[in-house]
Amino acid sequence: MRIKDDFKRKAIIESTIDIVYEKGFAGIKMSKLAKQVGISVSTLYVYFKSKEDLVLGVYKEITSNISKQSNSVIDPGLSIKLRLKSLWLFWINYAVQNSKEYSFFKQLKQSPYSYLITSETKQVNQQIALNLLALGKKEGVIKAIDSYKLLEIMHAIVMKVVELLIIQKIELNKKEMDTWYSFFWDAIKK
Amino acid sequence: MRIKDDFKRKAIIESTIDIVYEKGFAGIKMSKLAKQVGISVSTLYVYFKSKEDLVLGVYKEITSNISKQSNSVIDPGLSIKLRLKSLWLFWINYAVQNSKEYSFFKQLKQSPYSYLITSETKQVNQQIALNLLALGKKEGVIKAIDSYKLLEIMHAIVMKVVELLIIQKIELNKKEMDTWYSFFWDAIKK
Amino acid sequence: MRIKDDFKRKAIIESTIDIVYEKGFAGIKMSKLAKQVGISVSTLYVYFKSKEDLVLGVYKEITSNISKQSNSVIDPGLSIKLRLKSLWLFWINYAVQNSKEYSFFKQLKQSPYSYLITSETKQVNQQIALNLLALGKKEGVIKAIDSYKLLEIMHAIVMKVVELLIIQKIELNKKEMDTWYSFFWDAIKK
Amino acid sequence: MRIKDDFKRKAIIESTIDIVYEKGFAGIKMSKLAKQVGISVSTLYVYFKSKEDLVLGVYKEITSNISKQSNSVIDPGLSIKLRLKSLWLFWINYAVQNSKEYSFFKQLKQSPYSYLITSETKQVNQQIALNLLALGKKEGVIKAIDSYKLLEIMHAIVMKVVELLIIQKIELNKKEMDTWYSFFWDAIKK
DNA sequence: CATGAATGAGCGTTCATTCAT
DNA sequence: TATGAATGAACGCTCATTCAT
Repeated sequence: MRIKDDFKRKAIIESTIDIVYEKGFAGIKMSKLAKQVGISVSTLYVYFKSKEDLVLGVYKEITSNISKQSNSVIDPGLSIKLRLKSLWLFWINYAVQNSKEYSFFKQLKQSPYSYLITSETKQVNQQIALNLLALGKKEGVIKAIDSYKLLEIMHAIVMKVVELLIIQKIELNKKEMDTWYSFFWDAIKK
Repeated sequence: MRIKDDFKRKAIIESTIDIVYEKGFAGIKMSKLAKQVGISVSTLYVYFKSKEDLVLGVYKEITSNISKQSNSVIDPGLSIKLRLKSLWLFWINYAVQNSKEYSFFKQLKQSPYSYLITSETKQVNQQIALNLLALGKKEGVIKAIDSYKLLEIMHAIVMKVVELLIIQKIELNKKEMDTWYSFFWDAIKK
Repeated sequence: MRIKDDFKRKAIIESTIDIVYEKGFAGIKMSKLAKQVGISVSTLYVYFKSKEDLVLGVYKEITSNISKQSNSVIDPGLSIKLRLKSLWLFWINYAVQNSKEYSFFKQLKQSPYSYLITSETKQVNQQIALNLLALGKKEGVIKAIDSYKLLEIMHAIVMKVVELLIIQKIELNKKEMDTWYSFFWDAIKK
Repeated sequence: MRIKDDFKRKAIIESTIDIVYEKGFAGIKMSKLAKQVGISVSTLYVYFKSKEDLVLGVYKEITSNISKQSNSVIDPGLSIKLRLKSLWLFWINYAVQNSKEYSFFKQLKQSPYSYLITSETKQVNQQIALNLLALGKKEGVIKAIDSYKLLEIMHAIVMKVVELLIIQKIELNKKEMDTWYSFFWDAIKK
């Protein structure tokens, strides 16, 4: 038998991300996608059993990649504030370096497929942040507010910074970046 | 005849905004829209010659409404910083009061119709802000940066505040609102 | 506006019946059907909003035709036995004269669309028989068994006779027909 | 090897019959069937070179089983009428005992695969009946009508009795069974 | 012999838009 | 102007069958 090509799966995901970047979620057409990847539609359905499954697959692929990388950037010797800053900078950096994946993420949230983002998949991806926030609350340096709310604020401001950097191509020097972070930190610190 | 016509046109626009608010841009179906308005599909095409034309029409309607209202809120006696803040607050207030129109706007940007937002239509809508920014630059209180760039920053931060208010339902007191504004002002002031 | 052509609707129904007669229910393909009728697929969907709706529509058309005709064949002056026989003969006659419609009916019952035959639609079609059976039970000439069960036996034997007549092309003389009927009557009479 | 092979073949046939019983002919999906049997699709194609071949195989399997069993139930000492009745009762009994196989048979006749039932395969299955009928004609107790026609009548009435027994769950006592048989016998006897 | 990957051909359905009155 | 009918061009998805190992 032929061996299922993981390369092919990757190529499908890649193409999907490209399409979303260029034409948005409404631009994902199974037949076009297949053609772009160089396979038949039916083969596409061998790898993803529906369009929904495809979108979910891409989403999971991206999140798992982020998780893998972000695990290693936090130095446990630092204070909560600085560890959170490391994660913050990692996220911004990731988004800038992987702007297409970031675009996919952002658009997914407002697409008809947003319901695919279950709290379950979220949790896996954001466990590191949640852990840090929980620790901060325990240590008494962070407000005793629901961690998910804190996380959303973090996300919101990160996304804004990223938007300034990517879309508006505004360059931020270290001091300005620090200002944005302190703005977030001041919002959540006790 | 005129009155009846304009009434129908308004009804179509209204319904379109409702649909986008409830089901997103992908939810705009010409036949469903016609049914909702209580006219036939063909009549819909009398008022808007295509779906694209409809979306553009709704967009222009909303922007013209904003312009009309925002003209009257600025007290010319104030400083540039405070006049800009009036506009800033007006925008935030408008978005919160007209969350459906705001939703239409936001979703349009990520829809396949985003290309309809030309710099031309933008200009009309944002003339007041541009005038204020130009004046500020002339008076030497605002950085000598391309006004459109300054405007985008203003927009970006306004939208973030609105998101916090509407979507995340975070309440902001006067001091917090001031902080957000000063954050913007500090970014553009000389 | 163009006037919706009832002739077209009839043509669709006709073609559907033909297809089922020649290829069975699995042979109904919306695109083939449209081509056969000489309309586009989308026009087909103007008349029937789904394949299921089409099948149901054909079913109702046939039953309503039968009902219309069968109403007038029963002479109220006759005994229950003979009135039932009139209906019996009418059914057999109808099936032989309209063998394609009969085929549709028969195949529908064993197709994946059999669930469309609700007791509601049944009732309308078979009211005359049910009335006669009820009357017979009241008069004490028919067994006090659930009318639907009696009806099913009637149907079953009618269908068998029809099968002999149509499919196996066996000719039955009056005496043989009488024998079949008496077989049924003996089964249900008190 | 042989044993294993035949076991698999039987399992495929078994599953096919089950599927048809539960979901009808349209429910036969090669991939689902393979999964149900616990083999791969390609292996399924090793045993049956096409779907058509599969259906034919199942059909032949069932008919050969009937033939094998029915050979032994006829006591040659009896009259033609009673020998035919033995066969008649055997068929009814077989259908009731093997309702899934009976269901397969019945549905095959109305499926797009009905053309597979050639007079050749029929003949094998019905040789015993044909022999009895031929003998009856020779002895002058049965009408000199084409044996196949006689056989079809026999089948038709058997199936109707079976339908009453299985589908409508009507219980028939010995006397009623005898009536049905005599009905058939009277139809063909000289 | 056994397998999972790959595919072409097709199906039911939708929808923006045009036609004819 | 107003309308409902009509349609072409897709789209998501399925499935029997073949390929390559």
